Amino acid sequence: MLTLDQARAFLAVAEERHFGRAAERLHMTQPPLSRQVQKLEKSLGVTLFLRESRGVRLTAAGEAFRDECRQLLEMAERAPRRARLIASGQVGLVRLGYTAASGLSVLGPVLARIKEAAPEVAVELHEMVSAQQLEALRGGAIDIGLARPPFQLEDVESSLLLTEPLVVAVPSGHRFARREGPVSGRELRHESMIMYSEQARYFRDLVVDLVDVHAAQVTHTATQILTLAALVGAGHGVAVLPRTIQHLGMPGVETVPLRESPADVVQLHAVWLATSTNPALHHVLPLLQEPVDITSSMH
Amino acid sequence: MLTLDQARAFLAVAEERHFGRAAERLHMTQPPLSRQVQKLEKSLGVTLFLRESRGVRLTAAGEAFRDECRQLLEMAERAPRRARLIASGQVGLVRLGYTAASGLSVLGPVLARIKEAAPEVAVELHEMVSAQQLEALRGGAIDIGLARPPFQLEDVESSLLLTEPLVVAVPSGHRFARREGPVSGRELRHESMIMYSEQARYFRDLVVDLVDVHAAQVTHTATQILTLAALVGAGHGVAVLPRTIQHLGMPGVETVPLRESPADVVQLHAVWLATSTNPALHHVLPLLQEPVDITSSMH
DNA sequence: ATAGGTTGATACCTTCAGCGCATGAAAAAG
DNA sequence: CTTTTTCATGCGCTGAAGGTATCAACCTAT
Repeated sequence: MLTLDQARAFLAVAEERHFGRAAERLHMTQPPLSRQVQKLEKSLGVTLFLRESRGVRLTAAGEAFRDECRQLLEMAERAPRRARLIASGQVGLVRLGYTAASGLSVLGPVLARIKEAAPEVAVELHEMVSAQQLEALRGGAIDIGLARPPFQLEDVESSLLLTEPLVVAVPSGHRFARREGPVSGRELRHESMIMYSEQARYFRDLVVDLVDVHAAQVTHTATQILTLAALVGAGHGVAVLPRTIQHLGMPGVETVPLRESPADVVQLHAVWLATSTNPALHHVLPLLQEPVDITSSMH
Repeated sequence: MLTLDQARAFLAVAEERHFGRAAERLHMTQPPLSRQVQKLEKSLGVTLFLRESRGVRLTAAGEAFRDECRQLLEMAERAPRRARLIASGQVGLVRLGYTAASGLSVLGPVLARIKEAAPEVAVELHEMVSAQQLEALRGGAIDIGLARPPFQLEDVESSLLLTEPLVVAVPSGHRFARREGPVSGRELRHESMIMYSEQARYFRDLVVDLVDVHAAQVTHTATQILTLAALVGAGHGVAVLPRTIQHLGMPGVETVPLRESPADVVQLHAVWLATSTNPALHHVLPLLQEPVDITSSMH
């Protein structure tokens, strides 16, 4: 049976064409080296060297075997190196869940940080809403989520990536847009409002807190922020949206500050399982401990 | 330092996900297997398995290492197999020298035999005249030659592949072609003759023996049989050529038997060095011990 | 709760593969 | 013909790796 030591012994002799020099290179003496090579030849049933008075020459089989041994030893060096790299997290894969809205804000900067600090870590992207992300984390389908609170799952840790206020999005030319200063929640009472559906629990609850929604005339509901913005752009009404949509460049939409909105009502966190064994995840996590400044990275 | 035994031990545990079963598969007991894996993990500096109560699971690094080990072990099996195949001559390379004329006769059937009986032996073709072939054999540049006698080189062995008579090649419509029966050497006395040059020693000597060349009117000389045939086809005269050129289909050339020519004056041999260490050569040689019948293999 | 079963880890002993030293054998060089 | 070079062989020793017995941790089932 071939061993790597035999391959190394053979290769040294093949390259030095001399048992004595090969033994020196292998930090051993010549007799056991000769025996190793003999044993190898016997186990192969093949003569690898032609012993001559001034050294040795390779047979045809020996030359082919030398090439194979080079590859073999190269791979024998690569395997541990690769294992170490993966264990350290420098090489690997993180599967990242993100909401459609976070795709417009923090996703780009987050990916940029990873690309910069961990270029050998591949990132697999999965768009899903916050609740799905938590489910996927628990099921081991993703390693990190970019999601909104609450996170009441066992072992989940999180880090705040982005806070922003809510703003009022109106169609171009709307009277709010021509006005100076913020709009108050009460003023929305007589507007056609596009509202979040039940699935978008997080935003719906925020808006209900700030605006007297019951008094307003709710003409449409939608789940995705993008959808609401598009409906505003099409002139179907006004909506209360996170300020991020300013960076979206949606045609026909203008934004006005909402007086009652604190600057940090809307939150986006990175979430992960503290119990994850993915080394690449732990290598990437320090990159997500600092909030993202999206104004600098967008147009 | 990684060893193949460690790789095999690791792979067995990785595939069985159980030390006991893996040990069984490796025909050993569980304790030394556990130690081998521990030692491997220590030398890598990487935890490969998560030990759990119902067996073990692979870490991310373990999974990558498993894939590397599979490749490594596959290669460790391939290397000896390949060495044995090459030593047996079933796989390899023979460099074959052939004369331009033999390319028209025995080369095709010879290659066909090799392809049939030794499909994994690659044949490298080198066109050269007989003297060059012997030189190339001696210098180790080719393994086999398809050449004409004499072979007075040390250690050269040969095998007769083809014998053929000389014939008279004449331009289409020549009076010899319209006649029935063979032409005699004496009848060439008054013809324009295209003759072999000094470099084509073998054919020149044969023809001088059979024909009164001095009495004939030698209009051209050439070295290659093909060239002589082309000159005949162009109407520049007649020539004495090996019968092989019948198979050539050279336009404007017809052949007539030469009365004085024995059926076997022209010989073509396979030649090789008995001292060659090329296993593929010795594997192929038995295929060249039988003469070639070129009439059956050509149109 | 506790006993029994499963699974990997540890302790201890034994064997033999592989090393170094000394030396032999064969061929080339001077 | 002696000396040198180079690979092969004999011998004793060490340590790596295997086996047996046993432990420790955990799960399961009564």
